[in-house]
Amino acid sequence: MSVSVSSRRKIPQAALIRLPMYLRLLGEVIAQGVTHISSDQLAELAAVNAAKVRKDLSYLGSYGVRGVGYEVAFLSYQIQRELGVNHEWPIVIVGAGNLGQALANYGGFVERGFGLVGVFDTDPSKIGTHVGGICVQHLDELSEVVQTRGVSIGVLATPAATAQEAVNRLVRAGVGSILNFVPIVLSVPRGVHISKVDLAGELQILSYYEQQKVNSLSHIQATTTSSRAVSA
Amino acid sequence: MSVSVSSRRKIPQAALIRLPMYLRLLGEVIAQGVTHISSDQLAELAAVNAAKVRKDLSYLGSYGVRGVGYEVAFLSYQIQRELGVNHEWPIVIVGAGNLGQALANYGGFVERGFGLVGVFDTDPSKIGTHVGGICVQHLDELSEVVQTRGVSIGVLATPAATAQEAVNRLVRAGVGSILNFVPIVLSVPRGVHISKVDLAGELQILSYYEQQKVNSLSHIQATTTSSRAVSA
DNA sequence: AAGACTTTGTGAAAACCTGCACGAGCGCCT
DNA sequence: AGGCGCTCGTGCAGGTTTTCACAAAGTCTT
Repeated sequence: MSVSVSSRRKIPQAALIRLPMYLRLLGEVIAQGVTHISSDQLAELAAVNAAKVRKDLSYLGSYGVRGVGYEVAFLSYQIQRELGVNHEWPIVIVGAGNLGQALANYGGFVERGFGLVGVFDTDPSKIGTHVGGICVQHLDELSEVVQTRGVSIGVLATPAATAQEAVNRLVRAGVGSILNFVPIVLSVPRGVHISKVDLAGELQILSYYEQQKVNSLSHIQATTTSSRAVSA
Repeated sequence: MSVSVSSRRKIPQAALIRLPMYLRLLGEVIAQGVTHISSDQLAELAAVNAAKVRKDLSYLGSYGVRGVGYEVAFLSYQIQRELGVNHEWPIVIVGAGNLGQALANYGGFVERGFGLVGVFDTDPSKIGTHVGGICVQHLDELSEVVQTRGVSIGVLATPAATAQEAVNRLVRAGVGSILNFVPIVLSVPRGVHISKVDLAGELQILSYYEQQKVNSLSHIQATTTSSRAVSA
């Protein structure tokens, strides 16, 4: 019924998250000259279950060959196409503070096809300075850059107080997806995607696990030193 | 049976991830002078379902009052205690490149009780420089700093090629949890927790959503211009 | 003090995700 | 050509997460 090649099947969130990892691993094995790989081998590299790998890849289509495995270059291309990373995506960064500057200088983005075409701030002392090879512009210029360069992905790294306003501007300018480094809950219209990275939050989760270790140790000590203690 | 106050119940992963968000929101409403909050109100702030909020909080204990809601300061403290963030955690950063430096300068960590006590690298040109108020030391010094300062959480921001070796050193030094910014799959012994942040991967996921939008548009065009097309 | 109102905590249903197990298809060897 | 061995794709069972719905338990008003 449908003409479009991809996009007929929607990939489950959980599987989608793993595709970038598979893609990177495939790139590595390609560099090693490997031409074919089995789900078992890929699963080992990704440290996940082999059935999960097969199921994840099956959402893209039946690109494996029974008895053989997957043709690495072909599979890599299919994942790229599904993710839409077989072409460049221009991105902008809003907020030229510590984090914004670092992200601008971070080579990992451009390396994966996300070329930085603008860095924006409202602080006059930042505007005109260069970060990541880009001249910091005033936020008022955002809309024009987004439209002329066809930007649909933005990175948010402002202070918390101005983040929502910055998002509003991004959305109004036409950005459809936002990578948010600001630890607040943003509100966006339907259809705009937000991916959140909460750096301190990640540490707090790790803190929980470490605290659990401490608690279980003191628990052992408590029970051995005073086993008559009454529970709450 | 048990003496230890917390740690009896293990919090499901999905709920754990949301606790830092609740904690931050509670801090904000405390600052506004609010003393009590209902699950409905907190749910609205967090942009999640109210039942989810209640269930998440119920893993900590029954700290709400029916008909009233939760006492904000008390709830905040209970979350802090459960996460283990009611006291300081010293952290180290391994890798003083772009990302490592930015993370060292990032105020969000220390603001939430994660004090930076060491930055390490192997590049002689980096050693001795100061980032985030800390003098960069050689990786060989890692073990001593970890042990004398009682560090159990490490942040990994090295180049991919040296990341596994750096992790091995962190683990050997006694670090029990690692926040990994390096886009490779690390192998660690049982009991060591890894939390992964893949910046480029996040963008690739957003790219997928944007690509879907593009596909669905071109799909409409394709079906309207040539509805006789045969499906594959 | 009783009834009306509010909000929690949780059982149960629904949705989603993972992992096993195995049929089906493919290449290779004889 | 036929059988054997390998590996994919997937049905199904088990597990986790989300959401609904409501009894229980509190406050507030009269």
